[in-house]
Amino acid sequence: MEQKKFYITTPIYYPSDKLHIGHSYCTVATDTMARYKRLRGYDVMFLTGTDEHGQKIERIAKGQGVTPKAYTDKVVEGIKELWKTLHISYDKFIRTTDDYHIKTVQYIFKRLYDQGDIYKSTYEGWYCTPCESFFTQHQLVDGKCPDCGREVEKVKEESYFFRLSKYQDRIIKHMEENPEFLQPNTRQNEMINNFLKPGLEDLAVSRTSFTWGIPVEFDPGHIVYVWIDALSNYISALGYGSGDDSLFQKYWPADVHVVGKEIVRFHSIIWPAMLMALDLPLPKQIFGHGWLVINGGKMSKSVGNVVDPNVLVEKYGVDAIRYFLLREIAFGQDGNFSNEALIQRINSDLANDLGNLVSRTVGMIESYFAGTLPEDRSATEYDADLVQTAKTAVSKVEEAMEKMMFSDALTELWNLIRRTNKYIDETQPWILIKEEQNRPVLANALYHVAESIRIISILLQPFMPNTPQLIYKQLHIEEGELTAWESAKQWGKLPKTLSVEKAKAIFPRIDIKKELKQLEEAIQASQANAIANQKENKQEPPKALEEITIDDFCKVQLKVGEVIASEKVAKSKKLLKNQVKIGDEVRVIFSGISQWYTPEEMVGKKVVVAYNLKPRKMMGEMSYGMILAADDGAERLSLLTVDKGDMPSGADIS
RNA sequence: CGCGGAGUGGAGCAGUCCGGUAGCUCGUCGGGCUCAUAACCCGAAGGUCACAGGUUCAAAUCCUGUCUCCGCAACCA
Repeated sequence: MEQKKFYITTPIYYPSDKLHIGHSYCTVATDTMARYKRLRGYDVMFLTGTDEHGQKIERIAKGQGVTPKAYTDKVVEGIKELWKTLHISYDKFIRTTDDYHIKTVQYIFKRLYDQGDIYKSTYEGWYCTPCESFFTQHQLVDGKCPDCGREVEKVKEESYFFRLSKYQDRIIKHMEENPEFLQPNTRQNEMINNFLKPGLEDLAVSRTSFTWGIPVEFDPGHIVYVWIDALSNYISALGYGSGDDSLFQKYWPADVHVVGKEIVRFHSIIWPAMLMALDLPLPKQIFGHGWLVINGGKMSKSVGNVVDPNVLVEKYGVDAIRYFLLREIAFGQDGNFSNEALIQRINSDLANDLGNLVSRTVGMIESYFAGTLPEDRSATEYDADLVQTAKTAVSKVEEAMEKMMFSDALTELWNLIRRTNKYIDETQPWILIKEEQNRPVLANALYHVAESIRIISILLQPFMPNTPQLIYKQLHIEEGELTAWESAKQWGKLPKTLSVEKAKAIFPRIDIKKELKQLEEAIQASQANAIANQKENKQEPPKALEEITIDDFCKVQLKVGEVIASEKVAKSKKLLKNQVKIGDEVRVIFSGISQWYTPEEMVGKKVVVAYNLKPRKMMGEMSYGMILAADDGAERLSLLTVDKGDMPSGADIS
């Protein structure tokens, strides 16, 4: 019989920066699933990689004075290093700059064009010459530039379009008929209500505004835009459209694309439409996982709360980090990441429950039987329950893994660990050792514990790449028959005269207070480092350093204004709508400061206003001018006011 | 009325699709044990399941409405 195959992928990551713990989370989960399937006897193809084209990369590289390829080469090196650190067992790493990928993308593009699914048209829009910006019809305000309110000019940009709209109904039908297709289920409702039901528009799939990308073969001015370039990696990696597509024949369709919830839309709508157009089967499942949030907020570079996985791995080891990510957070939902929770988990689950179990067991076999169990046995009344719990645990873990519910799988596994600890207390080996005639009972009890630990280790294998081996070594288990997944279902595989050898603690307990402090410092150092690097790398045009003359400065007309009324703008997190009296005039000025100032506080304040600033539309209304404030970048903001409060509003500032 | 998610003992979550007197981990308190990484085992306290209506013999779970928080979008000159 042919071996069952399993094709699983991560997204291809955009190497505009170092990857953070969120990317690691996604990849670790995918890796765990891949390892699990391999253990279950599947022929697994596990794909990951990088999406390297586009304007952003082009710009960053330019800023650093290197070619885009040279830039991504360097970042990719770091990513591969990180995957190595996390023991990611990918079978293939695809880069969208790889030759074969480029050829496949060009092939797909040409084919879709030839069959009429891609057509050349114009991207109609509106251009505001002074602002140098494009706008869609939708963005215009009263038919005028949303930025400056001036007349806009209709322009046409040539672009290739994919007939996405054609596939809309088929996609809805597919989702409705295959509830497993998009997981978790709430995502499906979101997609159907938000995008599919309102109707899809054809998708612009080429650009002429940048050059770092895959050229459209038959029209060199055009670059294939991200959709086709990135999404097709899942089949180009298998040789689709190349001379040798044997891997494609073997593994496609994918069993699951693991993706973050922010890209579910592309994977559940655009990608299926592309595949339909190519007349290929759809992936069996898209799984949209949640995000790691930090103190309730999204992890983001600008807030500076990005967690570097390297720091954590260095401190606690890969297995602990992998365990934490998969245990703490229900896959598919958002979950909190905090140092405290991490250390908590390590101490209670890994050190206390698991590590200590191994340690006490091996310790007892060593001191009671000089490291080797004798043959004579005598059962206890507690045996049956332990054996039963172990059996149940295996099937419960399997059940959870099939649904990619990693957290549930680990919970089941830890039930067995706790049950085993309890078994030790029930049988009380330290009492048994006191009477010579109890030796067969004692040997039986310790054997049961050891056998349970063997099963636990097997079940741990998908999650932890190192720990099972450390345990096998202490129990003198050779990897092979005794460590095969199926053998976890058979009680009593360990040799009767088991011998052991104590080693150092597999998960040392952590002093939580001391550690939190150190960790805080380490992470801050790493973030500071990252920010410093970013700054170095940026080398933006020296805008701030450019000298201006007094004449330039005088172009800005600053005046004192008194806030006479202020209110929050509904639906906006940041905006306050202020009525500002400037001399005899009262102006409406919006200001993005509601996180720092309440409307009540604002009233009566004498603020500094940029008076002759071009009026601008904000949240549907015009704002005439700007209130000046000092801003440290993220944390704090302070309005500029006049030192002597009795300065009249309308006073000039120079 | 832009879209979506969430509100369950001190903390973090499960349970909600397929109604049937609320479950897990951590923490707290009490006890046991001493082989072990101040660990392990047992027990207890603690929840009107955001709020208000409705359906039902019965609602955390279904329906309607309200409030709060988060994300997307928008926006922050």
